[in-house]
Amino acid sequence: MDDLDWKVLSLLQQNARITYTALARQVHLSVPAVTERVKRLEEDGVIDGYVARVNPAMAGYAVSALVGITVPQPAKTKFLNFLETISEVLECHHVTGADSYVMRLVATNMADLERLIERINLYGETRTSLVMSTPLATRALQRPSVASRRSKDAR
Amino acid sequence: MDDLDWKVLSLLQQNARITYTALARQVHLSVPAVTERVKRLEEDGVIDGYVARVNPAMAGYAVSALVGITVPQPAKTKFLNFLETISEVLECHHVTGADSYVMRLVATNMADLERLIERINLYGETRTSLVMSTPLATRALQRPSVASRRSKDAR
DNA sequence: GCTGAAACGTCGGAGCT
DNA sequence: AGCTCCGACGTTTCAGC
Repeated sequence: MDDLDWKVLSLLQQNARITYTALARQVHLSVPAVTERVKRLEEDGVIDGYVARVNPAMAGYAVSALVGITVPQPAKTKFLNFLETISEVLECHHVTGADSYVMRLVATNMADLERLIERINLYGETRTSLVMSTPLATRALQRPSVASRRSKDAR
Repeated sequence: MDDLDWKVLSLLQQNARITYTALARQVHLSVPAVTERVKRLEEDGVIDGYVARVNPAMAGYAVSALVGITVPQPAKTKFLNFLETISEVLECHHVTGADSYVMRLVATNMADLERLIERINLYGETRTSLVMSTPLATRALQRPSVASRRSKDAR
């Protein structure tokens, strides 16, 4: 992972549909060289995939919410299986603290949201926050600063 | 936004680097027809962009956290300007409830995380949850079910 | 890491169902 | 609104270096 890899990552995070030719031009490498780097980043799991970002509001989902839930340890597997079936849950993290999981979900309207939370609530106590706006939606990952890298490896 | 549009969205959410030719094959449309649909979805803002998803752990960020913060109303603008300068904050939502904002951020290690939160803490009281795992990382948005669409428009 | 050439994909426009 | 045909150009892939 050198400077060029991070430059490539930066460009692909800005626009995943950029062509290898344009990528090559911008990093001052030949097309095969940059193609090989991208393939390596994919195979190493640094690049997890390429996705189109869809605006939920424009796609008929008027409300977004963050929901925390406390799930008793034995019910966690069942809960995760349940989540798989709820397509409105877009993201779910297993976290430390009072909440077991924190989810981000969407709904077409408030009534829809209420119905969703009712069903989720069967697995544990929930805390819901409505998302009013998203000042920062998934910013690109940058190369760790030298200051923070110093702690582990100084290469 | 008909079934074909949703099929296109689904494919682009699975793999943003798919070619128009492959897309056309899979939705049983001609290349010009599918290209025009994608262009329209982009111009209408339904598609917000195409991004490469980078695995933070594979890129040198060993820890992820969710941080909620209570910011007094007059300090909010200053806080958002501050956030712009912190590249480790990947996502930030303005929410209802005790927290003003909920952020997702990454750090190379615990010491790094502590330093980050110290700086964020200058703007308000924070609550931090460590992300242990992410059972569901940004699932694709699907077409709202008929049940939930019935409430608003029945077309 | 670099050509270079063949195969493939993309983007116009024209005319048609 | 969609299709095909077309040609020109850009892009990808794979050989060989």
